[in-house]
Amino acid sequence: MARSTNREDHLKALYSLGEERGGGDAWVSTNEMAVALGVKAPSVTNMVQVLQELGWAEHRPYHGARLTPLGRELAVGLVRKHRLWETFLVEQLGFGWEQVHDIAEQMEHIDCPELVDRLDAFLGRPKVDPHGDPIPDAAGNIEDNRELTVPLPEGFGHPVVVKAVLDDSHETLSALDAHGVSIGVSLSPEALRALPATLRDVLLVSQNPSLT
Amino acid sequence: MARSTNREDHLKALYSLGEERGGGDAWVSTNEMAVALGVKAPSVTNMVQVLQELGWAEHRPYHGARLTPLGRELAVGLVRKHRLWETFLVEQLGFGWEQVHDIAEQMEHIDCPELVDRLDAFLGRPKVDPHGDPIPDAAGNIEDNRELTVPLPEGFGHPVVVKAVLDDSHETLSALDAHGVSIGVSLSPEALRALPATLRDVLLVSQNPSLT
DNA sequence: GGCGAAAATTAGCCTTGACTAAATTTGTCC
DNA sequence: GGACAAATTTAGTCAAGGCTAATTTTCGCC
Repeated sequence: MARSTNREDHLKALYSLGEERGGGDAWVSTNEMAVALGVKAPSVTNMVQVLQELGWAEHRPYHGARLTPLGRELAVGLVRKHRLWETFLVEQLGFGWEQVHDIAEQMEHIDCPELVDRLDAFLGRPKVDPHGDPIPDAAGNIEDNRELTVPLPEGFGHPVVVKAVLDDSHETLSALDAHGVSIGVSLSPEALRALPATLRDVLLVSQNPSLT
Repeated sequence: MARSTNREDHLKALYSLGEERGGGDAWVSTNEMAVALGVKAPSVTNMVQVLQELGWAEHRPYHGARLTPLGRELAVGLVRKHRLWETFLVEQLGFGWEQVHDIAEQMEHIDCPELVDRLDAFLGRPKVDPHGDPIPDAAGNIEDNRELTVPLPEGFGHPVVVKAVLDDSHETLSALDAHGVSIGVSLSPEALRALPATLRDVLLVSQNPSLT
């Protein structure tokens, strides 16, 4: 039994990739998971079978895996912990938003439900993490207010407000930082044109600066 | 390599038991470590040999193990992390002092030197943890102000101030709590006599209430 | 100084989770 | 509809770390 860190990592990868594909009950290939986790495909096949025995996932050989309701619930709990710790690291300890993903990756495996509740309360029950991603509440509900869209390639006609960043890698976030981009910042059409397309593509923005 | 959690646990057990025995360069038996860690003796022998290969400890077969200077440095770093997290959990999140040991046991393995520095600063560079144990500074120095003594069995002649508790187990701390004992509390001779001897024995107190 | 008990180590085995190499299945293209 | 490429799983290994059983060392006692 020991450290369930590995199982949790696979569970989270399955969840994340599933969300990228339409969310609901999308099938995710073991190969994709292997790439995401930095391991080889056979290792994932093994682990997916373990997840199936735990009742966390369903494995259809040669087709992929998908979460069970229980698995989804556990995965959302991990996402909640991850994003709460990221918020703590940035807001309380003063880390840069590009530094916290890897640290939170370690902290999310700490097992103590009361700790999560207290941390949530301590932070004032935040709705989004430092990258603009929604933080699930204790019941697992995710209030995703990002019905905002990526700016249309040609539509740089008026300013937009940055609401979220889809890629939390150190690299991307540092680059955005260098361009003065962070959550809540308003970007003019000129500023948008000055951004490399690869950076523009990870932004979710609000078209109307009036609605914060 | 993977999780070094195991190696770190053995390192810390070796350190703690060594401190109990005269500190400096005391030899600790593998059996003692096994009991402290909740594993069997042969497992400890294996791990101690690994620690030796890492340059963290010295193993003299059939006699025991002791830390190298490097091993001591790393162990003190773990103690520092453990006590800082305990302080955070009690002072910032409002946990009871009897709850935090097990959680900190998990948190101390998070690997990020900058996190430790920032946490220390965030907490105001505390000198002692919620149990009154000294928190090593970033350089590994331990300022132990507990030159205070356990009250002499017959000497309940005047009030004392509780400075530290030597046993951080949930059980002992809950019991002390039930008697209204916590760090900084002043205990009258009558209160001392009302305490079960087993609880009295884990207290370190200051004889002179005037020096806080 | 030797004997026996206690302690520690060695030997051999198990589980977890990763890997490579070798099958197997899927799905596409003609 | 068959063949082939790509994706996936199966088979067989390996390292980490734990355990039990058996062996070896130490040490106190006569």
